[in-house]
Amino acid sequence: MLDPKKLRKETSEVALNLSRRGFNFDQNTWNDLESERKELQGSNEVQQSKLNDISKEIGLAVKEGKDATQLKEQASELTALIKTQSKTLDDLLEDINQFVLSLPNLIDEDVPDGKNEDENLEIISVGSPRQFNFSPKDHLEIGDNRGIDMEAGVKITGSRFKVLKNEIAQLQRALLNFMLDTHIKDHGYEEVYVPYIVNKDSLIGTGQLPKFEEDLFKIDGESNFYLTSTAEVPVTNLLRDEILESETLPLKYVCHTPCFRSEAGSYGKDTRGIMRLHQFEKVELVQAVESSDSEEALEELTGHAEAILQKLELPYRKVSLCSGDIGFSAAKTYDLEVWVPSQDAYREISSCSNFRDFQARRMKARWKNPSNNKIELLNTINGSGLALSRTVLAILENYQESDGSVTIPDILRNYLGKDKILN
RNA sequence: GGAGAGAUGGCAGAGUGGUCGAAUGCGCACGCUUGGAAAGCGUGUAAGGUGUCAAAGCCUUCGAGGGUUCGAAUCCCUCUCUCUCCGCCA
Repeated sequence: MLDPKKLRKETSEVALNLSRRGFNFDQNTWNDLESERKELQGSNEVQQSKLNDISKEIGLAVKEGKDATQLKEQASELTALIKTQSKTLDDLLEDINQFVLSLPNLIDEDVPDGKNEDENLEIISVGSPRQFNFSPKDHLEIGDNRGIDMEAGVKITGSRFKVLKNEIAQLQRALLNFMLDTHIKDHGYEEVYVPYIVNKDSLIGTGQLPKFEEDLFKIDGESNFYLTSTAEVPVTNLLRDEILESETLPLKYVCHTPCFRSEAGSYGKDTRGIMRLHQFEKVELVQAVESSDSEEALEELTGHAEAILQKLELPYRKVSLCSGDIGFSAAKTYDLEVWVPSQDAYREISSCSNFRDFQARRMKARWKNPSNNKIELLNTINGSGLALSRTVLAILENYQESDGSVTIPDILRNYLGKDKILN
């Protein structure tokens, strides 16, 4: 959520910033809503104050045994007036709330301008795509009948679900442990285990609701339960309605969860294999820091995700998402894209964002600044470290051999207990 | 799933219709005291909104929503959550 004070005082600057995303901020609607709110709220508070005074007088009069009939009549009238006024005001406040909740975050100065993903800015590319002396297969050709069973997924549930078996299931588990261990031991994160079903308040807190309900799986019969689309939701909401002491910062959580996405609107996209599914595994990194530290924290956290790719010796590149491609809640985002030989392209495997105080304001995640004893909003940063299912895919494809086997990256060999699979 | 009890500030815990945003204790901050510390003493200490250079002031909030009343932490209704017992269960 954007700062309502900023929306009031710097309306045109906000509109200009949002327009970089291609978002049209309706200044007239906002100004109308606001001026009406101001007037109603002001007069309502005056009436309320009057009523409070009269009520006190009545209390005193009754205590002293005086007649308070006239005062009571006066108060009754006032109460009725306030009641109707409050109803109007409440409706208005709800409208304003919905309006503000539907505004995306402001983007940082250094976010490159651009319309869509084609205009994302490459920051660095690390490692170079392997030159195969045979024609490389895609991950499904490698894993089909040997551990990746798409048909079983369809039978059990439906399209865009998979079953992993044997060495490929083990590979995923080894990767999971490797990622968690690295973030805990090398990068100083605290592991958390959280519910995979989240409520509406949590989803509003991180920004998935109210605007993106169609991306989520909603649980039938439960009025406000949804399957989590990313660990970002349950983990960041640990901070909802909290006021943290400064000693606890920076707060660094790592969490593995399955992620459930309806993939509405992605029909026909990445339909083959395990690239884009309704359920996939992800290790998520979440940080909460004071506002002056969040830019640095994003760099650090992105580095932690990159470290996984580097240790796995997978070629990747880091891009800064352009203004037209950046997500609703983010002020700045780096995507990490791993090389996928079968597609001859880099594909997203991690997305790391600085949300500044956008999520924190929605969920009232605050900390107490000891330097001025003021309560301030936290800044939240999160990123995948990494998407597990796509990492499995990347390893299968990048490490495949001409005989159909797959070499295991050095760092994973102890975790898996093998240096080669599918041989 | 059945029966009962409960939800108050950072924590504990009073408060059953009026000056209660809320006693008291703990914690925390500052000051006094001390060679220094502890103890002791004193003062302060909820959040959000509005307002302001800053403040004062004003409004809202005692799990959430609704109702009764001039007035609700307190009475009534609905919901959520927690605890205890029973049942079931990994």
